[in-house]
Amino acid sequence: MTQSRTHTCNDLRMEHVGQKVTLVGFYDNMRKVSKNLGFLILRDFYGTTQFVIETEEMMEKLNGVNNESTLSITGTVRERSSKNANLPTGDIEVVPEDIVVLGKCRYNELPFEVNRSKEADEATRLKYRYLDLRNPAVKEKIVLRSKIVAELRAAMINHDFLEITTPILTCSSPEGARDYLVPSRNHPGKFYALPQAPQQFKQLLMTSGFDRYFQVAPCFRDEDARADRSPGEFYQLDMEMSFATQEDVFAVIEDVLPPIFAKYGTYKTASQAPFTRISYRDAMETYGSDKPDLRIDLTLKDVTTTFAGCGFGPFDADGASIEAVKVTDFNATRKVIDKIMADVEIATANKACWFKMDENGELVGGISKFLQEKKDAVVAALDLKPGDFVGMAAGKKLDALKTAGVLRKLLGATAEGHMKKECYEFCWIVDFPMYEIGEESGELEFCHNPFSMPQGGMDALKNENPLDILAYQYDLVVNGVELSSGAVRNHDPEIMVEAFKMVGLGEEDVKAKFPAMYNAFCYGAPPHAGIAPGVDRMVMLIAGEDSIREIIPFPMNKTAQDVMMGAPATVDEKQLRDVHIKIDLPKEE
RNA sequence: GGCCCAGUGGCUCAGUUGGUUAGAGCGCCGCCCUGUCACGGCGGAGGUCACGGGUUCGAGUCCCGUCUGGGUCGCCA
Repeated sequence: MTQSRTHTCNDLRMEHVGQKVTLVGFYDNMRKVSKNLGFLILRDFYGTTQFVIETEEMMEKLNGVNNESTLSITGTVRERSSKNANLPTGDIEVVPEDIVVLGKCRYNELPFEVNRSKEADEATRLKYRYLDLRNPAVKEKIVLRSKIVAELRAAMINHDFLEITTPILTCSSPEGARDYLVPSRNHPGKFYALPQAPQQFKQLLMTSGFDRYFQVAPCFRDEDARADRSPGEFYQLDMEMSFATQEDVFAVIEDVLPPIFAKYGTYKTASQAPFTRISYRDAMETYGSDKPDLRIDLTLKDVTTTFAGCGFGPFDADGASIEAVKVTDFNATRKVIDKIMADVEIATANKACWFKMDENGELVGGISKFLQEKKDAVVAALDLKPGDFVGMAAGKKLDALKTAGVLRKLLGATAEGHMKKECYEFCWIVDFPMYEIGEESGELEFCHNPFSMPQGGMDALKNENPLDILAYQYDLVVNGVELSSGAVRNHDPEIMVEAFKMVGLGEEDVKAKFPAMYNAFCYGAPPHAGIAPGVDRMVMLIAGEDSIREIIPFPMNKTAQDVMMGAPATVDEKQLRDVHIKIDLPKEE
């Protein structure tokens, strides 16, 4: 570079008029008005600045220079004769005296137009992510992510949490996802695993006496992607507190998250402390979901006793529960209603149905013909008024609840006036069951994390029906999205062994699965609790993006490939020998 | 692994009931244009209609299969 820059492309204003400046950046665009008049736009990280090319000599220097090349331009700042009020630098322009090409863009045709890259095919964007990121609208989200992470760090440190890094090469942790494995060179046949979460390490830190730990922790899970779930790797704001209760954890999160959501979010308001607390059971009964969207004011009602025996097949099935969602003043067209019912069926593999009360007080539409005989009971049970719409689902209790839960969300999003917009509604789902009957095994299994402390401790484990035992296990939910699970951990080896006995495992299993943690707890562990909100999810919600890839600097595609770098890739034979690996693939036909 | 959607110049898309030479906008190239800012005007280049098979006189269009990408269920405690 002949001359280092004196200003960025977002710096120059009227006060700089007359100054000689040097700017560097990317050749964004040139509007060429004649042989010796053109307006060149230079773009850097900070903004854009217009240069006016008004001599053939300067025009000559740009001959054959493609867009997106990097340039250094020295010239004099001048007031524009026609200003652009939409641009921060729109009052001025720079008259160049020298133009130096710093990095030539060899292609005059790019895989996509940088300033419109968001419209391009996603595979292409990912392959040329470095070009995609030149687009200010794309880059912006990465900048936002950085700011959010910085604020999260600052807030945690402000709450006396210490950021401590934990190993990336470790053992498989006992979460349920598939591990990424790393073969060991020094220990033939053995493998490291990348951590699914720093779960055990943070609990060991508590046992080591660190009072409050946090980390913006990379987590690795070999599971399939979703629009809101990155495959392979993601980040959590992982935290743990010693001598802490569930409420202590809640207090920290309620203090740390809402201001950041409100400050940077597309919505400018967020729940204040304390967040609504809803038991798992109530959440299912009331909202048909363990991650209810509280922006929607609709609730479920069990109307089994009223509607059973009305002659509508699904309602009369043996052991069927019937759930209803009433929507007041709902006047969607038949087409919209049908679409909602179809969407519910796609999402839940269970049919939903409906009826409404017309302005004359008659039950009409959908399944109304089955209800005429019971009309009075139906109207009373749901307190129906003219204009009310009722969406319904039936089936086994849990199926009916889940189906009605999806119905609730869709109706809330469609109906006028039943969903608060422009806000982040947080809530805690608490009192998850400790155990459940596994769907496949038919046996008692841990419902969530085996490390969670059962409510009532040893006494509950010994004396209560296992299915009635609740855990100090909680989820953080915002706008219907699960941000995190957390728990008060089971720090007592005796209670831990007892908890495992319930699912047919013994002390030896506990020792075998979590040797370090079990042993550590035997030396006197502090009660501790924690949580780990997903950073990517939070940034996505705050940024208002529907795809998690928009807020990850270098995302992988759906099948966990980095199409830019070409990962995963084959490696040299020698590398394989070093780590004692033989490839054994099925022969291709 | 199941299901759904998509694949047509560099990018975004249109393409009728199966019918002549596959179109448009943006981008690119050339010429013109002295105040543009999504500059404008004129002209031009650029296509294995994802791939393979089938039906048909004739397939971008219909059928079957494959591949690729996305969404979703499973999975992710």
